Amino acid sequence: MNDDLIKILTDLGIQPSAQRIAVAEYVLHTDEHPSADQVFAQVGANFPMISRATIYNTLNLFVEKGLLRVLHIAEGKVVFDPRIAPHHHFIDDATGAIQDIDWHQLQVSNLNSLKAFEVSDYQVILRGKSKKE
Amino acid sequence: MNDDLIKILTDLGIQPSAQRIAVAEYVLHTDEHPSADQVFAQVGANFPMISRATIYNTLNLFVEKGLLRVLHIAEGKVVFDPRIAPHHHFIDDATGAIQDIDWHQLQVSNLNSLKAFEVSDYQVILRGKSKKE
DNA sequence: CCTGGCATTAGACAGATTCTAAGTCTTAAT
DNA sequence: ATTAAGACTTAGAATCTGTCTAATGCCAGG
Repeated sequence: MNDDLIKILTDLGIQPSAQRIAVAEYVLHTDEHPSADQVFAQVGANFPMISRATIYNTLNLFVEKGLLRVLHIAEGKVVFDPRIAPHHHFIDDATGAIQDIDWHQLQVSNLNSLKAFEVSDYQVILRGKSKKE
Repeated sequence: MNDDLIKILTDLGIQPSAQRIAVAEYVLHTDEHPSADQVFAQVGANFPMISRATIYNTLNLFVEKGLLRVLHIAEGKVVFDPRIAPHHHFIDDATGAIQDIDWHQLQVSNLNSLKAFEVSDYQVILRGKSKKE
């Protein structure tokens, strides 16, 4: 299964070092939207000598290469999203947890009325509380 | 006209100190979405001995009392929005400038399909570039 | 095996925001 | 007016997120 990761990285032109594989392993297999610090904590648990700078370097490299997307929607920090395809986000006001909402579940209409802007990207940000299931 | 500001503040239960009036005067009369630092710079121009902490205290107080809304959509900093009524936002990717988009200009449909969430608030965030006019 | 270049590291640095401790101003009661 | 209590402001320290730097490590190609 690390072979898969190595292939993913090399296909994107990323040299697969041990640290990068460890970051990819965590980040690509989580449903959360982790911040750099969360990645540091999680990856560091299995890889104790990894440096904070490497986490940042690696995450930024992954974003640059299109493996991750960066979100500026949370309070106070940047979070990373392994889902590259467009989708919406729901933010739990109480916990700050971010959840994905499928692109096709919501429709935004009348976008072409925005004469003054060239829109390259959009999403709906919802806030509220998650119902217990 | 400061009388108006004083009334606005006192009506919200905010004691109208000179510093708070100065902040309100700037923040409520701008079309921008200023960061705390911009507020500090602008207000400080006419009120040189104001402290950064007071700016933060005052802005946070205004948010708490419902006079301002806080936006976590820009890169690296928090910005404040004097428009309390719901509306959408467009972010210019090149400059980071934020522009308001009227609530009624866009419609989001199918919100009631979100069974797992109690949505208290939502907005569309658009990115791209502003066309020159 | 060298060597060059990329990756990693620890720590310094920077910017944004909050905290702290002290001082100052208001307010309301005297 | 006086004053005490509480609210407000201040400067600077502290914290947190993120970037930069300089030194070191590691690996592939010759």
